[in-house]
Amino acid sequence: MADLKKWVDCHLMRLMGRCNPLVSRHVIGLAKEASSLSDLTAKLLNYGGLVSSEDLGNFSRALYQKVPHKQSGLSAYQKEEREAAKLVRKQASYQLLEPDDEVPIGSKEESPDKKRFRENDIVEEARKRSRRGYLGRRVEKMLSEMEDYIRDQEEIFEGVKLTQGEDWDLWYKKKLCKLGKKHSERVDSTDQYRMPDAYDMDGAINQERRFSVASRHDRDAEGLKKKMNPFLEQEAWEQHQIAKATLKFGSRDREVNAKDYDYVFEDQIDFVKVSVMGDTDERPNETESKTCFEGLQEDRKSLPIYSYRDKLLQDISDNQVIILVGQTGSGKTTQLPQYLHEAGYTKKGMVACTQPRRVAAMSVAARVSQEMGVKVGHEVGYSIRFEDCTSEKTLIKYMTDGMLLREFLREPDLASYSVIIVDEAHERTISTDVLLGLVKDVACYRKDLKLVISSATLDAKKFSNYFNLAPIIEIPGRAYPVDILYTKAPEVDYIDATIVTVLQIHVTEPSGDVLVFLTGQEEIETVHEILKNRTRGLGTKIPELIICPIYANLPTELQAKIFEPTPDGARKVVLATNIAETSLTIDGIKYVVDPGFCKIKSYNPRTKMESLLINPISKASANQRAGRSGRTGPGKCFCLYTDYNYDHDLEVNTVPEIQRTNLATVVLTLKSLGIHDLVNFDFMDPPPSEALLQALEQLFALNALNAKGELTKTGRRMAEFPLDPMLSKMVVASEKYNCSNEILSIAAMLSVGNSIFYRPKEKQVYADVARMKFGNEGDCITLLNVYNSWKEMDFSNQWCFENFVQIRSMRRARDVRDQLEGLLKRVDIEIKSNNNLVAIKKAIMSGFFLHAAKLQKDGSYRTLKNPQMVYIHPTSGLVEKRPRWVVYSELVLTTKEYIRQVTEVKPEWLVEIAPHYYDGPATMAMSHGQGKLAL
DNA sequence: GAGCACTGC
Repeated sequence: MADLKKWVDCHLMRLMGRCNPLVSRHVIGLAKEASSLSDLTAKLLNYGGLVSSEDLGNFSRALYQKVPHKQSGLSAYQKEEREAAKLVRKQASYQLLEPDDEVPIGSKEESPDKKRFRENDIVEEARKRSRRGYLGRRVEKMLSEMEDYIRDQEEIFEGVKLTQGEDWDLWYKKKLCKLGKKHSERVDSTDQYRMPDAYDMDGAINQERRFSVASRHDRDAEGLKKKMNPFLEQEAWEQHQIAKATLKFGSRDREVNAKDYDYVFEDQIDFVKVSVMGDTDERPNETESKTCFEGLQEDRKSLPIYSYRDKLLQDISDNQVIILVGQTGSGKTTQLPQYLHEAGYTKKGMVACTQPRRVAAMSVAARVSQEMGVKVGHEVGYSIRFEDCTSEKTLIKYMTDGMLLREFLREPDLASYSVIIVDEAHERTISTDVLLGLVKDVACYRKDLKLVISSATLDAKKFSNYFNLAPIIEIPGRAYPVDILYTKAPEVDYIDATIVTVLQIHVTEPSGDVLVFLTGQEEIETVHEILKNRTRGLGTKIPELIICPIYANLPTELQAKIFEPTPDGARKVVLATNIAETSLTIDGIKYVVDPGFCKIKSYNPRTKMESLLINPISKASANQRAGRSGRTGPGKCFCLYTDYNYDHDLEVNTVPEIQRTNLATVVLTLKSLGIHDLVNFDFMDPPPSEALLQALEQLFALNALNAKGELTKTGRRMAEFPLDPMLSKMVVASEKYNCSNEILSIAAMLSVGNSIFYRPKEKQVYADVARMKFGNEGDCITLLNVYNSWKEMDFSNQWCFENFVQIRSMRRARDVRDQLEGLLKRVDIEIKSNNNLVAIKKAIMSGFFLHAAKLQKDGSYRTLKNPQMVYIHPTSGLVEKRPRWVVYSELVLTTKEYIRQVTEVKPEWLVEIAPHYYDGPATMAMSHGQGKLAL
């Protein structure tokens, strides 16, 4: 089956250009259901409709041969469908024979083509009618149901005080009922009098309106006669489009329409509502602010967690570890530390609460200090990289999980803490995972240390098992219900489906902003462009659609746009990457469109290659995304995959990061904490042993570990730096070449990533010219030149702007550099400056000698260790120069195997710097397996 | 001549 799926994937990909992997499963399903080859071809044609029928025919023939078939013919469903079609056809044939038809159906003058065309028309019309009838009956049914409900509610809860939410719900249903009845009455009664447009509700004549209506009619008639008024033509077209949009049902019509027009509304996607998520009775109620402090105290009491206060404190005092499942809005992050403080835990040590993100740590600390009426940094503080906002007075400390990990290095028993709260543990970042292993270990011999692990519902059990069956406490949240809608069939092209869905929501759903999850910048730009084009010129008939992109690399000024309130009558569409899944919350989102994909980084320890690929999301992610629509009111989530996909194809959780990254940093940290037995370290999800082994090998080659696997002096120094081991090795080695000043800048620039240069589409040439100014001695040297020039210009913003350099990345690099400079003193390395390029390159190579590559005859490169073909990345300054020998900082798999941040080197240096790794003529790369490694 | 999801120390 897996082979078949791959085969289908491959062929579909070729046929359709871009293909959603979920589609192949559906296609196989179609093939299995098909009763004959022609049936299969028809099915595929109906489903895909995007490629030439000849290609599709060949494909279906091949597929038909591959798939084992039931010979029994039609499935029950198919039979049913066929019967239904027959019935419709029969009805249509006599219902639609209007007396004034010019040519009766089947008359001799009609050509067969025309006849088929008319028949299709009739079926179409019949469908419309039957649908109308169905809708009418459904309205009646729903109205009577709702009336029953209201009557029940009123009888049962007579005299009982309802919550605000229930009250609102009842009021809403009543209103709906009233409107619905009024509407159906109006439709039913034929003798009802409709007030002409020119009259106001009270019967008075409104001259202005009367005039405008009259003049418009006049103008219309004239315009249509002469066919020369472009405005009217447009209006007519719009009306036509809107009429089409409201009368089409199902993606079955897609093919037919796509041929006629390539405009908005050419097709619609069918969604089925399968579940409602997170309906709880409690709704946030806005408290009138009295004095600020009193108001805050009242707010605290209104949080769902408040009623669990005593139980929580009791459980924590009875158990060393508890697992806390707090839904969004339960108040766990802000309240629990305060409860613990009130219960006296802070007398024995601080209460630490870790967060995966800096902003969260900062903002929560600010909120809690406000609630406690103290200044941030006094009793309540936070500690994040580059910013330690704590003092001796601090009792409650919010911090990033990475920061607590760093503190472990200084204080392995966490003596200054009495409680550790690991918040958002379900996100499973590397830091969280390592931290969990460490605190579990510490808790064994520090019986007075309390642990609270906060997780999501889905994996609470797993956390509980990991912590020796710790009790799970669940606290309800305050989320609004979210309707989850799935498509009936997987979409071939999710980009296209996304656009159609957004427009569908815009036209048919009540007001409320839309959040769309896409995988990356490129996709966001594409969708933005298409949406813009499709809504242009629809001005008068459709409310304005404000499109806001958001992704991490977007300049901050443009990011701010998504937080601006939406003007009345308009609708905002936020096109976001994963950033909107956890990192930021946007108010007013009522609809979420979830194509079900995201980019995930993975690492192959064997090839040492990183790749960033588009993968289906996990169930946990899907729920998280859906939940984003229920923050300020009931929401809807449109999933562009089927409920079958959700149940069967999505993993429960995303593979934890620790199982898909280079572990060198983790291993170095653990080693420096004195943990030698890494294979038996109690990871919640142990990383693959191959990756562990490769990390050990790398550290050994860098001389951070000796042959017994113990930390060397170099290794201990390296562990001080919050950098990748190769970079920290480079920094430590700079001492030998007297160029620590330059190497620090390079390390800082490399560690901020590839977002230094800004290259907008329309000014690419300028950006490239600006970049050439920084030399082509190698990318590391270029980065050094950029940093130094910026520094010479007094860290000027204007300079960055003129040189197409991203100010945000530069500031970050400066912060990193400052921090590294401070750490350099700790390991007794002096800051020395040396402009000699050879010395700098040798220092660079001391870190990156593992990443050496040699030019081949065909222009590609071959890595020295586990040889493989690689190519210099086109954005590198050395891509045309093609030096014979290079070292690189990154190896990534995108469209090709690319090496990035390349530096030219001399082969003799390899032997000089890493004699244990390369011996004799450097062309001879030694095979791996240096000595014996103790694990 | 390609293309960088998101964090964190």
